[in-house]
Amino acid sequence: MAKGTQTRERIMDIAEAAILQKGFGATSIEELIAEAEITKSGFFYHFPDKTQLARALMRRYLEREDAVFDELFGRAAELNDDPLHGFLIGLKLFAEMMGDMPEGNPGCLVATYCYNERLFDGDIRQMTADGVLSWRRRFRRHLELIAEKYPPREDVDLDALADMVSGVVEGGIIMSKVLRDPKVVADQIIQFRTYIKLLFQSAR
Amino acid sequence: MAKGTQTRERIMDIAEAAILQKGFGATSIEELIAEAEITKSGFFYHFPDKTQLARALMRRYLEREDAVFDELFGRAAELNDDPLHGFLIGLKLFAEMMGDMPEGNPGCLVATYCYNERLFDGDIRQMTADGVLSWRRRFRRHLELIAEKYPPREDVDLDALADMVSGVVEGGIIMSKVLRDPKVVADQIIQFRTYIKLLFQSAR
DNA sequence: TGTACATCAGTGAACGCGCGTTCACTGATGTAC
DNA sequence: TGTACATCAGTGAACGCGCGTTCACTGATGTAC
Repeated sequence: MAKGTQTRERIMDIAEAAILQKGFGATSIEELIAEAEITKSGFFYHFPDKTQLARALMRRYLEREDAVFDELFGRAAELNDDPLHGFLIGLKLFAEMMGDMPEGNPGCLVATYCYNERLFDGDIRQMTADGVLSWRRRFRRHLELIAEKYPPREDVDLDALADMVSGVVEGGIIMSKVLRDPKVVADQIIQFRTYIKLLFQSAR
Repeated sequence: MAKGTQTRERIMDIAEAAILQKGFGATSIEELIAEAEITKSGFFYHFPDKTQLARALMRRYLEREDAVFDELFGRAAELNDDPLHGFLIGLKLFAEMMGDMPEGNPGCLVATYCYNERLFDGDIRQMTADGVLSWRRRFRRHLELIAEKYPPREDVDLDALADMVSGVVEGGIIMSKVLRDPKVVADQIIQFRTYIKLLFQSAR
């Protein structure tokens, strides 16, 4: 990795952690460069202004999340190619991953940006919304395959059900952070998993 | 209401709305007094410093939430005194309330504070955690009554299930705000309601 | 009822610090011929 | 291989503005006697 790219990534790592703990507006360039050990002009060499940092962070975050989901549910599908059971395994792996963070989950950038909306232009807000919609499409695809094979036991809106994956995680992260207990978010995913089981599994 | 109290409440209303849109650190006293049409010293007459404003806001927010839940689930219990059906009605009323905000839900103060944690002292963080725990206890009481009468069809952790009410709402609000669609949070509550139905209703 | 004093709900001016941004510059590395 | 130039990855100093906080003050209302 080129030297410049390395510094840029380091700035972004520090910025992401800080923003998740204090919000975008309260995170100053000054503190970032102090931790990154560069000068302020060094920062402005990498980012034309603070907004561009926000943009770059969200872009990177969404790409990484996509990669994580691909990996997780890809691995699950390999373990069991039935759509329902593969999905249930994926959720279990996901819950394990979220519960296994010793420092607790650092938080979701989408959530902070949403509670900082007035600080951003339409561009960043659109990028964030597109990210959430891509999650909806991703999980809806899974759910459609499941519903085809296992008719749901209650009438259910598949978009809302797909959103519930992201929603339960966003909500769980907040509860986990507030209660300082990484287990909470994992438990929430497990609850959602039980819901999926009950919804699609035929009566015993 | 005394004149002072009135001004104080106005400052708090303006501050709460601003904080939910930009975070605590990015909300300046300057902008609050501009909108409230008082001087900066007027602000400091009501709040010794900015942290005290944060504290007062969270206290008021938690009290109001409690009142809303009391009212909502109290009304639901009057409509049907079976624990399960009363709870299901309460969730429906809750979903309707959340979906009926034409401007969209302004957000939850607990969520912003959680994503601003580094800005607050242990006192405020404790107050927030206590709030979330009181929600857990509140919904757990409902769920225990339900589980006594209707044995759950899957093994389930009642604390996690109780947390899911708050979690689904926190997550739903984020999705609603990001997607600019008040319906999303209502749908999430309805999904949770379906989960409760499936979990406690005996097989047909 | 009048007077003295206290409290309430602010005002106005000043403070020093940190913030985001700009600009002219520099030393190290890479590329063309 | 040497030389000239370009690009990369920054530095250092300065800017003006807005921020949270303090302090001495004031006019209106309330209370005691």
